[in-house]
Amino acid sequence: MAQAAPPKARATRPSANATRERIVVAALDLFSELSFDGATTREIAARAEVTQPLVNYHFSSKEELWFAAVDRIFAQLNDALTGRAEGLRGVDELTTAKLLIREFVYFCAAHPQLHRIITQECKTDGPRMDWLVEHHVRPVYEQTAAMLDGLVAAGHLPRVPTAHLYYILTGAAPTMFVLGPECRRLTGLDPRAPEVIEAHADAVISLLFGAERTEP
Amino acid sequence: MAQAAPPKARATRPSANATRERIVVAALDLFSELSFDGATTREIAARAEVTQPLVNYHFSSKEELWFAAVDRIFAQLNDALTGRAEGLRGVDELTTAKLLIREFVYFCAAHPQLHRIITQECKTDGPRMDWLVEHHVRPVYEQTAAMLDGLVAAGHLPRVPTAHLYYILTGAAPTMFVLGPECRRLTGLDPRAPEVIEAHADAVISLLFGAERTEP
DNA sequence: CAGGTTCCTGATCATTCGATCAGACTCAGT
DNA sequence: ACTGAGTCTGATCGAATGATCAGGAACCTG
Repeated sequence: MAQAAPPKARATRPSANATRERIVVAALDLFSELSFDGATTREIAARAEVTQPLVNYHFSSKEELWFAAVDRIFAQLNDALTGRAEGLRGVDELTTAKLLIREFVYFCAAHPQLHRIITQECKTDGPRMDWLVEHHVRPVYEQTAAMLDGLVAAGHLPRVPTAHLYYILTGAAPTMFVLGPECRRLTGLDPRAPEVIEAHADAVISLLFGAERTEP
Repeated sequence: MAQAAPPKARATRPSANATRERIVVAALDLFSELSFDGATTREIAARAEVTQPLVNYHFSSKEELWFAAVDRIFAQLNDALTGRAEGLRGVDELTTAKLLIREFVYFCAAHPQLHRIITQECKTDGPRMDWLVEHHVRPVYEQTAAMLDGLVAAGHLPRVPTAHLYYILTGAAPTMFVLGPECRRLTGLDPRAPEVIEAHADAVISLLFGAERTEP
């Protein structure tokens, strides 16, 4: 009665790495949008155009897939920011900071998944938060805090404790992009549009350091 | 073989409203921490100290319970802010704004559930986001935008488009409290401590309006 | 006291989830 | 041509979830 479906012809041998990558990309999107519990391995597999058991072939568990997805987005963040910082040796501190913050805003716009995942996992203590904070967030925090300390010491920022500056910056920069769909509906602005992203970078920088625009 | 457990004695007749309220409070906490999918009706019931079917007795579905929880937190927000605003008739615009923003920071600290839920639901289009934005967020946005417009027009804020100011404010104010557990571990600061909350309000206000402290 | 309503519980349903497993297909090495 | 490792799929498992249902206890009304 039950007729076996004919196996699909496969032109060439698949590349495991490419498939793994597709799964990680799909997982990052879905984890960040639907949360760890809300994203199902079936939906991740469907978006990656593979079958669900293949997810468990490449990753021993859903949690390990989540680790891989988070590793990926933080690697991209570090590429973007340390790459930018290295091109700025010798430039004065305030200019460097403004350019790095601008780059950070651009990154938040291009990769809202980063802060979506952080706000999902860092609300409650748990094994995933432990790993995320100690493995990825702390290094970012310490670098950022050092930069902010320098700016306060040089008088470029008001004398506000570093931790507050950090959470103000990491709240002000990404929120518009994290809540992209809400922003579109609420304000009519599309936070994916380049001119909106640039305006947001301008806004963050001018509120932190005093009014000043891209064109001096 | 199976022995029926003796029914628990119940001293007085329970109040349906009080039970409903306990369920809503538990649901708000768990929805905000674990997301809609991550929070189970059994866990909500356990925290409210009731049985799981009782949740479905008072609320026809999990989603309706979520609506009730969101209604509750927005009612608290409106109580806090409009109550504060009414005591400030006749006070000058800048002072009013500073006091309202301070009150907003206090509210974010006392009720991190608000922005936890917004960031969970407003990342993706869907029926819950539709309802949340049109029913609750839009009125808040329009009131806030009007205030911010006034501040820009009066020269108290840099000439930045309103939508950006809104997302900078609603990002900068609550993030430290939304990510409370992370903040404790990362910085050693406890964002539940009154002096930390006040320092954050000072920080947000001084970055928006220029350095100035509680004690002039 | 009789009948009805409100509030609540234990048992259980169908569904969906993450995970596992046997087997199939491709290809490199020999 | 044969073998074995690597990659992938359909079928299916146990566990957990949201929801339902029959029934029971407390209370009100007459």
